[in-house]
Amino acid sequence: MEKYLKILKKCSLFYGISDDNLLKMLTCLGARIIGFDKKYTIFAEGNTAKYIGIMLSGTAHTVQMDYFGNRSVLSVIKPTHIFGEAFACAEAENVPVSVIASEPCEVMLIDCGHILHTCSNNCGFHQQLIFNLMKDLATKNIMFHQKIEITSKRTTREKLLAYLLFRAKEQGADSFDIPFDRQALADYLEVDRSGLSAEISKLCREGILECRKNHFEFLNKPY
Amino acid sequence: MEKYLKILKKCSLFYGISDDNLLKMLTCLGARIIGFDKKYTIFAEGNTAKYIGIMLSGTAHTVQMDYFGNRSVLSVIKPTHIFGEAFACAEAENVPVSVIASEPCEVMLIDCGHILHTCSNNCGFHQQLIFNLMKDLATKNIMFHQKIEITSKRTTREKLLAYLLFRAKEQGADSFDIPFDRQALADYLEVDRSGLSAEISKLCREGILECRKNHFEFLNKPY
DNA sequence: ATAAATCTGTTGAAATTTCAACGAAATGAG
DNA sequence: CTCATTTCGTTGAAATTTCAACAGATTTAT
Repeated sequence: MEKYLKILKKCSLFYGISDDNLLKMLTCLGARIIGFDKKYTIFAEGNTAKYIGIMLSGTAHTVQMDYFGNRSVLSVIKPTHIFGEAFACAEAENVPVSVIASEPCEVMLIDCGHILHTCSNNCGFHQQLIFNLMKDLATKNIMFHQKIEITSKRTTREKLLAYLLFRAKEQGADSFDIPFDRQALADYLEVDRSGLSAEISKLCREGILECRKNHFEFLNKPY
Repeated sequence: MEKYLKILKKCSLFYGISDDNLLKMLTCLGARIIGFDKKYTIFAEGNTAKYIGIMLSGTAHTVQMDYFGNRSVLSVIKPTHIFGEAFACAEAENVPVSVIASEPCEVMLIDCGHILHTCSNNCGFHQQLIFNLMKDLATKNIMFHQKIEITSKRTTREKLLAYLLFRAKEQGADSFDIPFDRQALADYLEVDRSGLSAEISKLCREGILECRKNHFEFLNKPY
């Protein structure tokens, strides 16, 4: 566990908790660590929500599939991020999304029941954990507002620009990377991949953007 | 305040709190009640998040506007519902949405700081309130998943059917009402209003649906 | 290093959405 | 009750997206 202390300390779930208390608490919470290869399913749609995941290394995506196999990407999960907490906290019967490793991952799993309900040792940090969970859920809520702001645009071009402008702002630079390949970006923006590729080329030809794989640069920011 | 006790007791924020404690707590939290006429703005986009709202009577919509005035409806707020809590809990500087009364409303406002930080009277219910807020935020998160599941469909017809099927399931009947007029439904589904009207007519002609204003009935459920 | 598999950009045709405009119906105000 | 306003359904044309197919590039596995 010590190996991951640095990552765990940055995890919002453990805000306000000292190092040695953190380690004790992890034992008390029955935390486990599991590794996943690329493309493996970390949480599967349809299961009961029980565990909160903490990403220790690697990246994963939250995805939703409909009847016809259309894929929608909801969010990106990077080291220090929590996932599955909304379903676990709401004690949902049926999780409507899957979490899929987009690179090899190491994940810490914690049974959410141990966080929400007092543990036998009464280790006294539940209140802080619950407060931290509340903050995290509020932040996730705002993230969804952002995603909806992006995908509510009506054209591929507008969605793409809205997305890229958010990422540029987030990274504080006109030159930045995105955590998606083309298909995943299309699934996040909820548009057709080939149409998305065409739009990227067009923006490059117009001198607004420069793009090499997952790296983008604004030459002329619109708006 | 007593007048609203019946509604407040059903509000998830006050779960697990007895009637007389509830009334005392409202005083301690500095709760205020304000009325709004139809179309009035309850919370305005761009302001700092400070208050949690509780709807006491009437209905409101959460809406987002982009540069060009395109409107997107995020959610419906009915009596007993909480709103604004995500921004207040995350202590957001700039709320990206407005809350607009879609009928005359009465709203209770509570300064969120009084919930998150211990009050001078130390009235001892903060832990319960924070737990309740966490549950509420987890539920809202799931609501957004649902909205995204609906709006990620690529055609007006699929979005409309997905939405109506959710509402039918929610109300446990093939005959049900929706809380939107045509324009608001279009803004929720993120489609063109006239195209939506056309699609509704088509579904009716095909014998799948029956519709009178905001009332819908499935005659033949697809899928 | 080589072969296989995956990812990406292009294309053109078909399907769908958006947009603007209009009249009819419903609602609200005085 | 009447007039003004808003909502709603319809239309046709223009713009955009989706779909399918393909070849070149890149990545992965052996």
